[in-house]
Amino acid sequence: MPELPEVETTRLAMKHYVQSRRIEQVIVRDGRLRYPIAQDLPAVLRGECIDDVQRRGKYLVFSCRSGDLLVHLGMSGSLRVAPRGTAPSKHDHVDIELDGGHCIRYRDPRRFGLVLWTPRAADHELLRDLGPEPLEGDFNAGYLADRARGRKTSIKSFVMDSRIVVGVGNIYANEALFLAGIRPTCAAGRITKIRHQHLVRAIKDVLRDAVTAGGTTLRDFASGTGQPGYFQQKLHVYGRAGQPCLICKAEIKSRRLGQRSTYYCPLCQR
DNA sequence: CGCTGACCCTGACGGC
DNA sequence: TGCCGTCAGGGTCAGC
Repeated sequence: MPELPEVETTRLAMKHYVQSRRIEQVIVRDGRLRYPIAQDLPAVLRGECIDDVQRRGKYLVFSCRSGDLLVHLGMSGSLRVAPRGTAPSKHDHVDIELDGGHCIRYRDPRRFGLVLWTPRAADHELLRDLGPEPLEGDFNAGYLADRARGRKTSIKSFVMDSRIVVGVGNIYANEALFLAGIRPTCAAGRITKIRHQHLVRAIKDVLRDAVTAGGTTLRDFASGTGQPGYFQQKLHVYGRAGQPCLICKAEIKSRRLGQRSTYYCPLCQR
């Protein structure tokens, strides 16, 4: 489900409700996630005060007084703020009950996500080898061209690699490559410097626009308050196989690349 | 080291 | 109505 814009949308909603709140109780209904939830998580979290909610790539970090709660939403995860006492539905695996009457509810049908406590999220091995944030200045054409040198993998798989740059998932990789006019199958190492510039700009533009739109709602994404995103109305190629290109009217093609559905315009992208 | 494909899990959808 | 195959926004790992 969530790429950077959806995680950022979730972060903003969480921050509004949870900042400076104290955790009164944690209920784990099903801890069988990507890594099983630690047995002592409820005891460890009880009494902690949430100082801030940050994001690193697609990870959410709830920074507390004596450590960080690290959350990843995987493919199908979501966080909602609900009034305490609301009946949980299927796949609502964790409730974090706060003072003030709200609770953070973690839902994840496919259970590819994770919820774990760590002393300092920034030092955790899951975050240690991540690439730069796409909306920061250190993600630029010089950096990307440098990392791409000699690489034979497709440019699409390359920009979806979180060691290269974080937060760019399948939807936005497809969209950014369209905006940059680059065929997804191009070898990363054979992209010219000027095209790296176009690609960096396209990634930043598409992610910023999607954050502004509140993310993309394809099936069930909703922000922490239940609002859907609206970026799906702006998609140029993702999910549009067989339909005309919005720019040149050519038929949008699709194929599989690195196990992921890939969409492109055969005329606009070379 | 870099690349490919299998795998983790549940649910939705289309075809028959 | 039900059964079956396919696909889904993420990431890890083994094997070559």
